[in-house]
Amino acid sequence: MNQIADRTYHHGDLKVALLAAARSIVEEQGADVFTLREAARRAGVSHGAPAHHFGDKTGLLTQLAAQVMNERVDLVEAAKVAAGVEPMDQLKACGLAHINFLISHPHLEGLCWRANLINRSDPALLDALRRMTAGLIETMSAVTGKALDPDKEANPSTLLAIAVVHGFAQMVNERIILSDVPEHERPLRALAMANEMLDLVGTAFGGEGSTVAC
Amino acid sequence: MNQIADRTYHHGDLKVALLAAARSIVEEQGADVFTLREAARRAGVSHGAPAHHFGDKTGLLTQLAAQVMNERVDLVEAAKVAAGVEPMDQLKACGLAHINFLISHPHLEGLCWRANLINRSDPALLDALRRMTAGLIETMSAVTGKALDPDKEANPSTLLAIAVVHGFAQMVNERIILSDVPEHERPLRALAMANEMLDLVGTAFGGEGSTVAC
DNA sequence: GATTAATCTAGACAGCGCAAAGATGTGCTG
DNA sequence: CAGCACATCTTTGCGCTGTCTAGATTAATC
Repeated sequence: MNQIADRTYHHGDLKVALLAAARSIVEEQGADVFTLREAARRAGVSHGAPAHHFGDKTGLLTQLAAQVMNERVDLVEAAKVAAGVEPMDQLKACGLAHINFLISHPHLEGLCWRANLINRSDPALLDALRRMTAGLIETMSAVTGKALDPDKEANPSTLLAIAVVHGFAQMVNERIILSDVPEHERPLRALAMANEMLDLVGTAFGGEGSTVAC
Repeated sequence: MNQIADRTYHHGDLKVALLAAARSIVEEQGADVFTLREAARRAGVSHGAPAHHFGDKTGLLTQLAAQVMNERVDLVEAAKVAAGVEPMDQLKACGLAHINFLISHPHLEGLCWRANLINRSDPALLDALRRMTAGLIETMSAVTGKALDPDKEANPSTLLAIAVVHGFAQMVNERIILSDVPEHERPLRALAMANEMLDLVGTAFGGEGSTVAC
C-alpha cells in the first residue's frame, strides 16, 4: 500500500522519501554536509535502510543528480519554446534559463559536478547530460547557420555558450560578484547582469550574421 | 634548527611539511578525500600535531588554497608581461595562462572554491583574490579603452572574461569535452580549443575597437 | 640552570559509511 | 486459508574521521 504508511514497519515509499530528504539536505546545506544517516533520520527510518534502495551513498546522490539535471533541461526547453522562433532569441532565452536555474539551486547544481560524490558514468546521468547538450547544439546550429553534430559540442561557438553560462553562475554562487547585494534581490540583479553579458556574447555569434553593419 | 630534523621530537618545519603533504594529497586525489590524519602520517607526526599549526582542517586547507591562488596569479602576470604591449594580446595571453593553470591542477583549483572546506573570509585568501581581479581589470581597461574601477569586476566585459575562462576549464576538468582524448595530449588539445574560443570572444571585445571594418 | 613557552604524543569521544545478521511484514503458491 | 519465499527494515559491529584533552618532550628565555 502506497498511501500513508507512516507507522508501519514497511515505509511504503521510502525511495522517494529518501530522495526528497536528500534533496532538502543538499539544497539547504550543500552536498558536502550530506550524510546518509541524516537522510534516513528525516525519512523516519533506521540508518541502514537506504542501502537496500540505493546501495550506498553514491547511489542515492547519483539518482538525485540525474533528477536535478533533467529538471534543469525541462526548464530550459520550456524557456526556449516560450522565446519564439528567432534563433538568437532562443539562444539567449536558453542561456538565461540555465543561469536562472543555476543561481536558484546552487547546491543542487554543485552536486552534479562532484565526481567523488556521484557516479558520473550512471546511465540516467549520461542521458540527462546528452539531453542538455543536444538541445543546446540544436539551438546553436540555428544561430550560426551551420549544421552541427548533435553529439559533438566541441566547436568554438557551443563551447563559448556553455562556458559563459556555467562560469557566470559560478561567479554568482561563489559570491565573486554581487557579494554585497542582499540575498533577496540577488537573483534579479544577477539575471540583469547576465542579460548584459549575454548581449555582449551575442555580438560574437551574430557578428557576421544579423548585425552586419555598413 | 630548521635543517634536517627528521628524528627529533620537534619536527622543525612541520608547518611547511604539512602544507606540502596536503598539497600532494589534494593534487593526487582531490580535496574530498583529504584527511588531516593522512597529512600527518605523510609528514611523519601524530594525528594531533596539525592542530597546533592550523587549528583545524579548514585552517590547513585555507592556507593551501591561498598559496595556490597566488601561484596562479604569478603565472598569469608573467604570461601577461611576456605577451608584449598590445592589450588584446595581453588579454588573450592571460586567458590562456589561467586556463593552462586550471587544467593542469584541477584538484587544487577545485579546493579554492569549496566553501565547506576552506574559510573564504580568510585575509590571505581575499588578498589573493583581489590580486587576481585587479590584474584582470587592468588588462581589460586597456582593451576596452575605458578606465574600469579596479575593485569593481561587475562590468559585462570583465564578467565575460572571467566566466568564459572558468567555464571552459570546468568543462575540460569535468570531462564534458575531450573526454575520449588520451590523458597526455589533453592539455595541448584543450589549449588549442581555448585558443579558438578566445578568438571568438575577442570579436565581442574588439568588435567596436580594433576590428572596425569598412 | 631553572622556568616558561612551544611543540608534539596519546587517548577518548561522537559521528560517519558500510557490511552482516536478525526481525518483520507482504505477497505468491498450493 | 496455510505456508513459504521474498522484500524491506532494524540492529550491531568495524574501521575511519575531526576534535578535545591531558601529558610528555624539547626549545627559548631569563
